[in-house]
Amino acid sequence: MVDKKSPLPMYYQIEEDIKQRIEKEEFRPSDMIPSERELSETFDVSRMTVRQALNNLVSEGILYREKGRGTFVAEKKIEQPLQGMTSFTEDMKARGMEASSKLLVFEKTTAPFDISRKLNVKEDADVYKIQRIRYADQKPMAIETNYLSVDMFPDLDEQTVLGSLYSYVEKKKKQQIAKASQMIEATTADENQAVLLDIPVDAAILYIERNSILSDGTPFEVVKSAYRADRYKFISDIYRT
Amino acid sequence: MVDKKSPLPMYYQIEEDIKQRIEKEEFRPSDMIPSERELSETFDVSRMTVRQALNNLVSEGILYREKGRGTFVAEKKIEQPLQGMTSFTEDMKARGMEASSKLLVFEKTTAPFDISRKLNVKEDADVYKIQRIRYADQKPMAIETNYLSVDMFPDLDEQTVLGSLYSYVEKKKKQQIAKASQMIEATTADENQAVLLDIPVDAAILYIERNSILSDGTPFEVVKSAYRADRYKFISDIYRT
DNA sequence: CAGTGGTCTAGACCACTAC
DNA sequence: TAGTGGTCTAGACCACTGT
Repeated sequence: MVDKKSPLPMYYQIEEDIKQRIEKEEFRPSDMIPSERELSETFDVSRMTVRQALNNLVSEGILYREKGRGTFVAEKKIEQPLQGMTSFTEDMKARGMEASSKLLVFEKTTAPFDISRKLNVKEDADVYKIQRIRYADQKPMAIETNYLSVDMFPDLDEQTVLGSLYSYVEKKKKQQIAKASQMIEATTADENQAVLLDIPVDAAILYIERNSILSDGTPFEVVKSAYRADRYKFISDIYRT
Repeated sequence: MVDKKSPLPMYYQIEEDIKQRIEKEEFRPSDMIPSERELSETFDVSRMTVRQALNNLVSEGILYREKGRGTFVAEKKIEQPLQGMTSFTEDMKARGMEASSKLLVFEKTTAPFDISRKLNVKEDADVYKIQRIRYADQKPMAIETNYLSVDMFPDLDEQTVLGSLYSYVEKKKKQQIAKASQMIEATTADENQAVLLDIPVDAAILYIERNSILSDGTPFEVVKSAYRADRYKFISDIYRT
């Protein structure tokens, strides 16, 4: 049941309970789960608390509601895509590979026009330019170039870049990283990319440009990545409105 | 203020009111908006109703909360990406281009293995295979191949395909289309694709495979699209958990 | 008709932040 | 300490679905 003295909120405990019952196949896909009033009695909580739990599960795509009918268990996800925004290291780990990298460039430089616009800084402002080769299982996977505002992170150094850049950012700005806007395109390798990625000139490249944003809406980073198309596919979920 | 007799829910009216006040710059980015208790007084509704409105705006990325401090206006989005899952026609319209298409193939056939798995049907089940060239402003943009289960849509015909496939699906299954799992890769054009898309052999192609899913979690469609990389970039937002 | 989810109220106590 | 958002209660009325 639920523990009213637990530090965990009751709606969270109810979420976990229902998820487990789906896992154990006590509730199966397209089954109706007990009504909100019934759940509020069995858990001995108010109906609003049950609704908060169910709303979260609906937004996770685990349940769905039908007006006047009930709340139902959604079909199992056939292939679990990489959910959410991840670092290269997390991404490779989820794909069962080991990530490593080699730093090519770490410098302060004047922001190129497109970068200054996307970082929301002045046109001649200084930015860090960080370029790395990213390896998966010791083989080249991508060339990644990051740009961050010097103004926003005055004390950023090479040591920090070798660790987790994202946890540094979240600690520094005392804010969560909320989301990123992405642009994905296909290109072919130029000579420089071909050498660095160990592929033929004109081989297919998956090119991703990402603009990362804090929870207050401030952009803090632009990342340009050129992935070997033979080794990397981008997987995501998109939602209809 | 809010109209208590309106058929629109009060939380929705409050959402719209706050969005307008941000639009009019009455509330500016990083401003604290009035507290929940204050808003509940001025709108003359309960605090829970205000919270429902604010929660929706937070999940849209328009506001953000800080525990013990208040609720704040997020920075303006610099570039508005195409939000959510769209049809080719909607996508082109948002990019300021006119969509058209030519039907190449409409047939019933036995499902290829990968398709049957993704549509969650038996291995030898019948599926529709629909292949079209998609044009933007009269120039070839993509080759799109759709697969749908014959069992799920027994009466699908060429006429329906020429209209809006998604509204047909939503009407037929009495359910909303909820989301899609996507895989994006880069390839180079083979001879057939080069001819159909009017590009050189080995030119870059952005290849997107999409598995579309109803709100009860049932997959109903697999789409494979080969886009001309010189004309098409894929834009999206991703969220950190 | 009885049952369901959708909306809403008028309170309450808590943990956290800032002064 | 005063104010904030986070959680929770015990009710209520509504529109909608299925029988």
